Amino acid sequence: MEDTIIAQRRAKAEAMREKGLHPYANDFRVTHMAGALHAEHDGATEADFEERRIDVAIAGRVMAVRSFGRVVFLAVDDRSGRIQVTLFKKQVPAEVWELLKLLDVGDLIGAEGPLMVTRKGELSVKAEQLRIITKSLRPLPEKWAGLTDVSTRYRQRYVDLIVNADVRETFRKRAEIVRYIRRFLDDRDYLEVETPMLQPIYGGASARPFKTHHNALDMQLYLRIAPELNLKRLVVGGLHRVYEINRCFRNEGVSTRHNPEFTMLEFYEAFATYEDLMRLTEELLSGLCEHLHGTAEIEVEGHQISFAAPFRRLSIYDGIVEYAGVPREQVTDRAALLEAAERLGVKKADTLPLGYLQMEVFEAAAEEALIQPTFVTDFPLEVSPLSRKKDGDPTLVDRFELYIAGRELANAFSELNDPDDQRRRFEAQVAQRAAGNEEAHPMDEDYVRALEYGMPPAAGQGIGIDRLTMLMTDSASIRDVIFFPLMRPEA
RNA sequence: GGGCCAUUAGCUCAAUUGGCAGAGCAACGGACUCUUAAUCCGCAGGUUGAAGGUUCGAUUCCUUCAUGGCCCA
Repeated sequence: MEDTIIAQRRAKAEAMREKGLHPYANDFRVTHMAGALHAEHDGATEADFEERRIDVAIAGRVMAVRSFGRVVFLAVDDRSGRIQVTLFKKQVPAEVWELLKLLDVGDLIGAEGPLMVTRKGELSVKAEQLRIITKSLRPLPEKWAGLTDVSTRYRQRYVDLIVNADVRETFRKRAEIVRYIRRFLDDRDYLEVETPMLQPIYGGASARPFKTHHNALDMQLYLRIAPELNLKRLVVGGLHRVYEINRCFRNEGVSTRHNPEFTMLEFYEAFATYEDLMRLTEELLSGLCEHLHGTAEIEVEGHQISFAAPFRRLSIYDGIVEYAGVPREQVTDRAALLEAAERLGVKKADTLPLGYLQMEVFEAAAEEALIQPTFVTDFPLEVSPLSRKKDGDPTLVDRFELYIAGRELANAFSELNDPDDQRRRFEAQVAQRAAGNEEAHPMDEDYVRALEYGMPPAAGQGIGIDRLTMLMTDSASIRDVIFFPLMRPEA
């Protein structure tokens, strides 16, 4: 029973105290990391170390104990990897040998001694001193099957990380992705900024917000659904290349690709168009994939995905023709679209304005089929209240979304910088809202005022960092790339 | 929101038609001087997710609830 095991281990901690040993000491100094020792000395022979003694002090968590009477092997994990510690009864002080009786798998230990190579050729630390630095009271999951229960893995991520090396690797890759993006944008003279997450008016995306309240000012605030409008205020202010990587919040359902809080990269560049951003995105993603995997082609959900530029371009209308089977001359025909929507199982289609209807049909028919990286372009005006109208067709905007492996990864457009047009777009959104669309934008007077000062022509893009990490680590659920995904309370 | 599935020892999983709730690992006791999931001997560990119902008898059948997964909307 678990309580029995915990009680036994507590008793061992108590036994340590009786010997004058602190079961939660913090005075051990590490000189070497497991990963570096392997990198430097794997392949060495015992004769090499007899010739040249190399003393090390390592510390980490005991993941396995293999005892042979007068020889004991410990598998010890530190942050860089695993190293074996070997103890010979004859060669350690008696009190160290006694201490092994109090040692459990899961304890954090410190070991000091020279490097050695076992008869089987494994690099080891031949311990001359061993300390239990932190006594672990709870048993780790079984060593071979490990921890697989997904609920426990997410709720007790610390255990998941201790026992599942691939989980540690996924999160290491996530950090590497963010680092790569920062370097990529910094190198192009972008400025990293931070803008408020608490906002009196939310905007920049179509979503329902979380509401909260500021006591001292007695005001309603929203957690941002996107940083977009503040970043463009900075572009107005002369920060012509800016980016932010941080959390956004959307009060929506939870699924394998949605978590209520998620991390988004948004970047804005003045004097650029959405077409420039397509090229930038191709460069960013192919470079990132090469950096992580050494190749621009990886497997995701069983598909070979190639990040080699150029990515496919597909307009919304072409997509509706190709995937929804609507004849080219009928892509703006309400009746034809409604027929397709019916066939594709879109609900409440008859209540939707034309642009929204086109998007529903496109998404229902095409989204899952877009496996290779595809820039979906030429969005309807109504669904794009912040995008610049297309020169030559004012019913469309200069916008794209990037789809990879059937998932939406990025959204970008040339920015609308005509303040009067922006005001009309907001007014149309407010009307949509009055008609029952809870995701429509509220009016933002200050944003219009900012545009009235003059925002340079610009283009901007948002990329979901969680989804990008899913893609680059072939993770099926967003919960596998977020340390602590939202869960209901334990029963 | 709807449908299906799962929940049994610390972990990973069994349990025949409704008939004494089991194994491996971990733990505990012991053997063992080179292991890599060490091996061997011994021993112990259970409110079968919760509540209720049917039954002589429920892990098993029924109802409700909780948590999670998959699919659909």
